[in-house]
Amino acid sequence: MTRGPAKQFDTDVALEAAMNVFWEHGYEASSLSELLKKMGIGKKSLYDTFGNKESRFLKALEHYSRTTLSDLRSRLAAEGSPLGNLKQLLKDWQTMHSQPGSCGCMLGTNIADFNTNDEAIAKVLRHYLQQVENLFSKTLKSAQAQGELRSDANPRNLARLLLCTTQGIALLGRVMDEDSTLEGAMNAAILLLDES
Amino acid sequence: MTRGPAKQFDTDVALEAAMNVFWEHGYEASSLSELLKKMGIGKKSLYDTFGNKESRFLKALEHYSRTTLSDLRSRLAAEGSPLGNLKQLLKDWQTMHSQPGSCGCMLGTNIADFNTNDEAIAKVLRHYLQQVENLFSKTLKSAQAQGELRSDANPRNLARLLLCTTQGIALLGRVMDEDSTLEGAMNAAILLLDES
DNA sequence: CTCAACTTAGACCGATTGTTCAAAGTTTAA
DNA sequence: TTAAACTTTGAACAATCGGTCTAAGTTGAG
Repeated sequence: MTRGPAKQFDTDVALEAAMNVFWEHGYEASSLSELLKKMGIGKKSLYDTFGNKESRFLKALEHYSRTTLSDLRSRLAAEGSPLGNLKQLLKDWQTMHSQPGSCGCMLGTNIADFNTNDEAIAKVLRHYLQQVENLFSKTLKSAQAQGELRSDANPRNLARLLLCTTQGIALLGRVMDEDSTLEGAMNAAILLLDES
Repeated sequence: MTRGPAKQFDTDVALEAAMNVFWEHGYEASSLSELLKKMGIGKKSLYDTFGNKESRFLKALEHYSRTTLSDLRSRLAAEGSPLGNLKQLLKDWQTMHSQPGSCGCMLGTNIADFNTNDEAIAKVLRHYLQQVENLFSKTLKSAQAQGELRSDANPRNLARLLLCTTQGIALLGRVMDEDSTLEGAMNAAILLLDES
């Protein structure tokens, strides 16, 4: 079928490496040279397989979002209390982004980094944020149906608050050195869920 | 005293222009050429007056933080209900960052944009974030003392939650096109304050 | 008036950016 | 074996980056 030698690198491994670079530094600051070093492939291979910088970035962003969202989905769909699952997820999120060397959420970092009038990237970012909001909202509605949340609570708005808060926490984790700020914020958020 | 001709530009006006560039694009993406264009001065003047890029950025960041914090301070210290002042401030913050063309908070944008191991910039960012947290906390304590907040509420952690949430809102405002997400999030946050 | 102190505009620097392309090597179907 | 289809390496590209420096112009104290 196909002629010629097989690729000397694993496409998925290379994409994962590219994702990590864009995750750590954001779009603008991710230079070609660092990408090549971390991906361990040649210039031509990079352009043939992943296209130009924007195309590369979009592939990496898609990979990040796909894996992150699928992880979120499975954790929130786990058996037992929906609210309990959500609270554990939020706690783990805060712990993760409190660790030294944490570089935030790839979505949030690149919201700040990308050129605001690049509508192609904006669309993708919006799409994935929306999905997170929907996941939170759905979970909160389940919790409400099971009586874990007051009947007068507003799951949609609570989900929106959680979206903004988790993004803020991931962002601040990039620069904070002690985690008391993030921990306190998350405690207040979880207390809010307990009282809603 | 001083000999030679006076500067042909106003230092404060130029600094304001520089601040706007760093605010809109972040550190990395703020190029020398755009700075020169927006500031309306020559290269030599820029380097003589504001130093190299990091120095320029720190001056701009300081200017932003100083004016923003002083505005926050005066609004929260206004007569009347501390909680009322805070709620109005939060509402205005959301409205501001929901507007099309909003480019977020200069602090948050540059938390995502700066080189994470540049400790000099990290220190400054931490410092100003801490001041915002303290302002929120102090206001909430006043509210609690006046009976506007339950006695078992935790002002420090609520302040931390508000810090993360406001940063998240400003960040998402850079990419969201309809403001229902930000508005919903802020409504939930304000409801939380009302019930705490 | 003179000249030191200051300003300005803009040429110039090496390094790096993202990207393309030519040349050489490798594999497999025919 | 041969040749087409694929790979890889790395040279070369124009553009731009942040930063320096020279040369000319302007001002005001002495």
